[in-house]
Amino acid sequence: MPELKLQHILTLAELFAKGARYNFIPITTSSLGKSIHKSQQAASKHLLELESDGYIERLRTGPKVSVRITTKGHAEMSKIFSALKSSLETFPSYVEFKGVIISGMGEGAYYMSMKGYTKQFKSKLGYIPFPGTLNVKLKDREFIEAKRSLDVHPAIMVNGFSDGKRTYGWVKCYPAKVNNIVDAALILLERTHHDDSIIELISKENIKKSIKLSTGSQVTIRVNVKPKTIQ
Amino acid sequence: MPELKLQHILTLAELFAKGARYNFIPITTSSLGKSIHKSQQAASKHLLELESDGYIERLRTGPKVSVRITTKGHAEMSKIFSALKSSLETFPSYVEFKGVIISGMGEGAYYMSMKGYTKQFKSKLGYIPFPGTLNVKLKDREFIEAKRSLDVHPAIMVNGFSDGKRTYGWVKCYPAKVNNIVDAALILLERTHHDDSIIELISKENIKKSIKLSTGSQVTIRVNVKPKTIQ
DNA sequence: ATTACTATCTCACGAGTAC
DNA sequence: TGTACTCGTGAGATAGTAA
Repeated sequence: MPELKLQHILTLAELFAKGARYNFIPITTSSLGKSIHKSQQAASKHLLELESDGYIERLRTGPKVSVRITTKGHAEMSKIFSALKSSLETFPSYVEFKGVIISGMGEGAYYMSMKGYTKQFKSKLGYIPFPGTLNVKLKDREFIEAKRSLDVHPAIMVNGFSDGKRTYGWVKCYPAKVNNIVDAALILLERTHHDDSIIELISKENIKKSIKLSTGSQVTIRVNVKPKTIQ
Repeated sequence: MPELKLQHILTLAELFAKGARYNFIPITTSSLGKSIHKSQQAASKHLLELESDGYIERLRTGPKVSVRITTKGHAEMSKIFSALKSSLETFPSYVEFKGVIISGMGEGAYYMSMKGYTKQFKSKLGYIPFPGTLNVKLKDREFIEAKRSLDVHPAIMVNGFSDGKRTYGWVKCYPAKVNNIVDAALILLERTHHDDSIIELISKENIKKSIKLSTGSQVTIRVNVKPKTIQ
C-alpha cells in the first residue's frame, strides 16, 4: 500500500529522529550510512531517491548539505505507522477452543464444590457454580497449544486453602462463552490429573442442559482476553 | 537495531492483522502472498524464515497449516513500532534561525507602535512591545526556507485595522527566544517591503540592550512550534 | 574531507515444478 | 487443491574511485 520503498523507511525514520521535519538538518551521507547500518553509498542513493520521490528536500549551502522532510514524507511515514499500529491492535481479543464433550463428571467437580472454593467463586465470579464441570477433549494440537498460551493472560485467581487434613491448590478462572451462548469459566487447576488435551469449565447453569448437548457433541469455547496495548 | 528482516515486517504485520497473535490461524501461502503483494513462493519463504528465527510457530493438522506469532515475534514488532513512533515524535519542537543584526530601525518599528496593533499585542501577547524591532538578516538559504515553513504552524494572529485614511495588514506572531535568553516574538507582516532573507522581532524589552549586542552581531532565534501528534 | 558515479555481488523474488 | 524445492533475474547492497 505505501508507495515508500521498504528500504527507505529506516532512512526516513532516522531523518525524523535527527529533527529534519521542520528544520533543514545538516547531514553527511557517511554519518547517515552509519546510523542506518548501511554504506555511505547506500545512504547517498537513499537520499537521491527520497528526494526525487518528493519525500525530502535538500539544500546545498556551499559545501554542506542539509535535508528536510516534506509534508509528503511525513504523511507517508504516518501512513505506515498507522498501518502497523492497527495491525498490532487488530488481533482479536479471544482465544478459541474446539473439542467434544467427554465424561459427565470431571475430577474437578468434587473439589469445586468445596466451601473453600465456592466462597471465592461467589465473590470473584459472582455465582456459586453448578455442581459438576463440563469437560471438553480438544482434538487438534492447535487448541492444546492455545491452552498453554492462556498463561500469558490475566486470570481470576481463586486461592488454594487447607482444611486441616490437606491443602488444595489454586484455580485460575478465565471467563468464557460456550457455543457463543452460555456464560462459563474455563478453569486451570494447580493440581490436575488431566492431560493437556482436556479443558474443564464451570458455570452458574448446567451447561449441557443449557446447550442441549451431551457426551460426544462438538462444542466451541471462547475465552475473552484483553489485547495488550502498545506502550 | 531490529533483527527482524525488513522484508518480513509486512508479512508479520499481516499475520497480526489476521489475528495470529494468540490463536493459531489457518492460512495458505498463496493467500498470504496476495495479502502482502508478493508471490506464493515468497510468502512460503517468509514463513519458513520467520519460523526458523523464532518469530512464529507453525502447526500442521493434517493438510492444513496454522500459524501463530510468538512472544518474540510480538516483542520484535513492538520494538519496531516503538522505534518508528519515537522517531516521528522526537523531532524538535522548534524552528531555528541564525543571522546577523542589521539596521537599528526596521520598517515595522513605526507601524508596530500604532494603537491598532499595540492594543492587540497587549491582550494577545501580554505586553506592549518596546518601540523598535530587531531585524535579522538570515545568511543561509536553509533559514530562509525555514521562514517560509513557519506558515504551517499556528501563530498568534493580530488583525489588521483601518484608521479611516488607510488600512493596515495583519501581523502573525510566533513566540521566540533570542540567543536562548530573551523572550520575543518573530513577526510576519501581511504587507512587507523586506525580502525573504530578513526576519523581524518584537519584544517587551530592548533586545539589543538585553543581549548586549549591536548591528553585525550574530544571533540565534528559536521559534517554538507544536509538534503534530500521531492520530 | 565531501557526494555520487560505475562495477560487482548478493540475495529476495517469481517461474516452473515435484510432491 | 496445498507447500517448498531449484534456478534465473534484477533490485539493492558494497567497493573503488572521480570530482
